[in-house]
Amino acid sequence: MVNELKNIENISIKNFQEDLISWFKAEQRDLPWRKDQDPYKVWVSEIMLQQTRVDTVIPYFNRFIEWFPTIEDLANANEDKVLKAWEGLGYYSRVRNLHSAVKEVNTKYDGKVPDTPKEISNLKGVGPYTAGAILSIAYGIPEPAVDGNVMRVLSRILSIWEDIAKPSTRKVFEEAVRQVISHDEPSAFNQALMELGALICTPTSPSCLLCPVRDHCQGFHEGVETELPIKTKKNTQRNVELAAIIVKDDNGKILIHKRPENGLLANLWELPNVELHQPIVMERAQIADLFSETFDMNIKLEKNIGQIEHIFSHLVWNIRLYIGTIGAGFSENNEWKFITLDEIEQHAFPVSFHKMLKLYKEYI
DNA sequence: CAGACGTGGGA
DNA sequence: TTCCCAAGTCT
Repeated sequence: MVNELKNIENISIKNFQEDLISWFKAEQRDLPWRKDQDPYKVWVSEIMLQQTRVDTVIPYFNRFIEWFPTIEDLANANEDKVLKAWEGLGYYSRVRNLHSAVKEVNTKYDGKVPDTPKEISNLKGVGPYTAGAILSIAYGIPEPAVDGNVMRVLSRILSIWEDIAKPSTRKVFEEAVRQVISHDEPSAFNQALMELGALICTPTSPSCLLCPVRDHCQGFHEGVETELPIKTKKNTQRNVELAAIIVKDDNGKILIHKRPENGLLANLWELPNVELHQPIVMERAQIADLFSETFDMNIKLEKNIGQIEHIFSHLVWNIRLYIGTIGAGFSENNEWKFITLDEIEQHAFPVSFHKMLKLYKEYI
């Protein structure tokens, strides 16, 4: 046994499983993805829930299943519509990977989500957590599904002082789960661990007095439950200055641009924009030149109508918004087109776009 | 491994 | 206001 897990000897695994699972059966939340164990729906929910709160996911999940009820429906859908279903959820590569993997399942596995660790882990966007979650929840296979909740809960119960911010730490917790998971009810067990983390064993001020497994908790026993888990923090945010432009054609349509297929906000649409490299303070004419050089178009800025800030996990965008015009000779293509305000509904945009659109609507 | 990759909410 | 997230994965 790994040394970090020596405290497993201190708990009665059978009693721990029973206390945890019976609590889960009595207290679990009524969530839309718990209505059945359709592997596809479990899959969709697990992807949506990555780094995203349950309350945020619920309406997205319901609409997504409404739009794409089955593997086949999603496999045959256009990417623009799929991205639109994800608009506002963030981490957009999740849904592009899901779309790609669902297509693979539809053809290679005849529309049935595979049920082996090897096959399911090879699907795009399915890492160790999601693989374990689908295998246990949809198929009842006793595989670990170690997320942030599980690491927090088990670090307290087993008094594990490894830094959960380190990628290599996950395997310590996977080994812990393998040793304590219920083989009779792996689905309930894994979900119970996460549910406990969400409802009772919360990051700050856990409700130990309400905890169904307090008697098994080494951390509580030692009075160190609020010191765990150990998690080193790292947050370096870069500031990026941008200028974006609203260009209208003769019919009042606005010009939009499709972002590259890789990287930040991949394949989403945006307002034409350029980065203003600091510390140079740029005049309107200079910015216009920058636009013209960057996009090989003749752009003029007429008026600044404000600016917005948009915060990502790893950088901050400060965007000045301009009204402007484009010279003759411009023609639409796959990346550039004019759309009406109504047609915004048919394209997926990042939240920063909607912030700027609001500014524009206040201006006109 | 470290950094990229979104967003809205709570303390 | 500022920080830290919340059911991670990819490169």
